[in-house]
Amino acid sequence: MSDHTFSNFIEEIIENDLKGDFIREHLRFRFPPEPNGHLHIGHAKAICLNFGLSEYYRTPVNLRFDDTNPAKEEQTYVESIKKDIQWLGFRWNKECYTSDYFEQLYHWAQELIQEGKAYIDEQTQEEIIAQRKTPFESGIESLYRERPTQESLELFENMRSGKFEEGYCVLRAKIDMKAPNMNLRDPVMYRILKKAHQRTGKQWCIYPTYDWAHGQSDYIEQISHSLCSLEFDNHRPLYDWYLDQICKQGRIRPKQREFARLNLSHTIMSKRKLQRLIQEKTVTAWDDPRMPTLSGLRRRGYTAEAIRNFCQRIGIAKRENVIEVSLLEFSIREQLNKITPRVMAVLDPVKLIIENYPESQTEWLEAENNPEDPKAGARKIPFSKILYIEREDFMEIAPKKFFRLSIGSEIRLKNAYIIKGSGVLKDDDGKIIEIYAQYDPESRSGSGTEESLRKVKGTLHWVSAAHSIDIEARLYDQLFLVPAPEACKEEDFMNFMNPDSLKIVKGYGELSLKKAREGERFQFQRTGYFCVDRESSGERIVFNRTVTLKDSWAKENKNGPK
RNA sequence: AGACCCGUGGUGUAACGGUAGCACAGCAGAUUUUGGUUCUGUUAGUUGGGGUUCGAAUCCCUGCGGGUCUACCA
Repeated sequence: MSDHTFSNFIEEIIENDLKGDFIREHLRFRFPPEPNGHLHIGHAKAICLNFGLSEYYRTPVNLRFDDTNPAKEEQTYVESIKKDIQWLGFRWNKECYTSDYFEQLYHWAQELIQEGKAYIDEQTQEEIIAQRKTPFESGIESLYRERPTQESLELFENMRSGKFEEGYCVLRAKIDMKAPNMNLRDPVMYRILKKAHQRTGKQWCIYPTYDWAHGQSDYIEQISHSLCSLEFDNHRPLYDWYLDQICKQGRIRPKQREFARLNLSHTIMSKRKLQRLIQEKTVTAWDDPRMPTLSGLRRRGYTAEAIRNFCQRIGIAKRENVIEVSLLEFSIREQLNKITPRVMAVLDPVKLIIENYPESQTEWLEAENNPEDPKAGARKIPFSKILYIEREDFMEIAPKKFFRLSIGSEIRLKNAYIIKGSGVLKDDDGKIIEIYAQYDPESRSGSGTEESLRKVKGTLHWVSAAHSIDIEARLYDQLFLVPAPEACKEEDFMNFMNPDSLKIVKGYGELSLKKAREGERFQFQRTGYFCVDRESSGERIVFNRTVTLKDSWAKENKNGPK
């Protein structure tokens, strides 16, 4: 409990309840996804809130699938949702389904009819909508509104037994057609849907609406605090009205409270729009590493811990927000810096030939695995005459702030020798195909010689050509060019796509990478954090770039006159 | 047009009538065999106007701005 640092208005509400006659043991939370899509980082915010509260107060949290619409929901989503929550590191108390309460809900509905608080409306959907009018004027009452309760009761039974076609009638709560809040203008409680349900099969042909089901499910499960996003704010009076009808003395009455959902810059969160990215093949799948889905982030190399830290940092409040991706990136770098082994890999290779190094010699040099973690130990890496270095790490004539290789300048090859650039070989187009350098045999890293201690302009990563493995690196960048692609309502969000959200390059990795397995994470020194993708094959390991290292040189280049 | 919700640096988020703080981003410097990490410093904020008060980001009034609501979706 003591390491709990966040504090927000939700917690404050709970603390205030606890100061009254509400006891800690009665605290209970729930996470209520609809099984109609995959979880994304926005859901992670809600998950961390509810499960976090549950951990803090040592009280149960239920996972409840809100499965009231068989037309949209599927069992596969249930599995995917459970997997993602577990991956995030949370455990629910009970796995619940709104469909488990269908019978109870039905009985409560019958009671409401009996009390004259609900009625069967036989008008068409169009008529009902028209009568509700707009928020700026009063609605009109249905001509079925005052029908005898017995008639409604029978009709309701017939609805259930399948005597009517879809859309023939609905059960409506009798509240107030003049209410400024549209949700109170006799909302629909049940509609006929002749679809088999993924769990109840053909048992039902009428299904409760969200409003009629949600608060009641909370009540059945004795959820104390039902937390949802801001757009349900207008539903709260209805939530409370329904609860007023069924709540019994001595039982916990759930309390709905609303917080702002997460918006992340340079991406989108809407399930429908995410779906469109897949349909239009802008991305490959739900778990494409560019997707803000939990499966996408996982495949990209994000850790659950980093996502949880992120959710902690963004806080909980009621105002609309757009969190900059840089905060997410900070969270993952923070962790990866601590845990990933460092390796060398060259992603845009050019040959570097050490002219004065013996032709057939190979030296095995010691390399530290992780300077942030002494326990990570060291490994041996092969050094030889022909190497690969990054094309951008060389310039024939360099500006003074270029701390890399150029003709006549000295730099260090990481974990190896100090070299001095001596020449280049170009093809007919003037493109450099080989770089030549001289090494100082006395300057070997870690040898302790005076030469090895010399200060040089910079340090480059490299790979021995004869001892390297082929790798494919998938370099991901933000999906959208603008911070809030959904903000502009006139323009299709697809127009803001970043055409370079994925770049695939072929490069060379150091030998030790040969045994890298799916999901394993590395820091490619000076380049970024990478994670082995499941599409790796025997010939070529595929690495997803989780995030780049911070690169103040690239930044300066972009800003500078060039 | 109506009801409800919300306005604190660039972005988030604290401060609950008593010094406007924290994180990310930015900038500058130190350290560094990763232009990484780490460390230090720094720029930058209470939506406008009234009121109440010794004292207001906080309470009241009012303007302005943003969001939600006119599904038999959730």
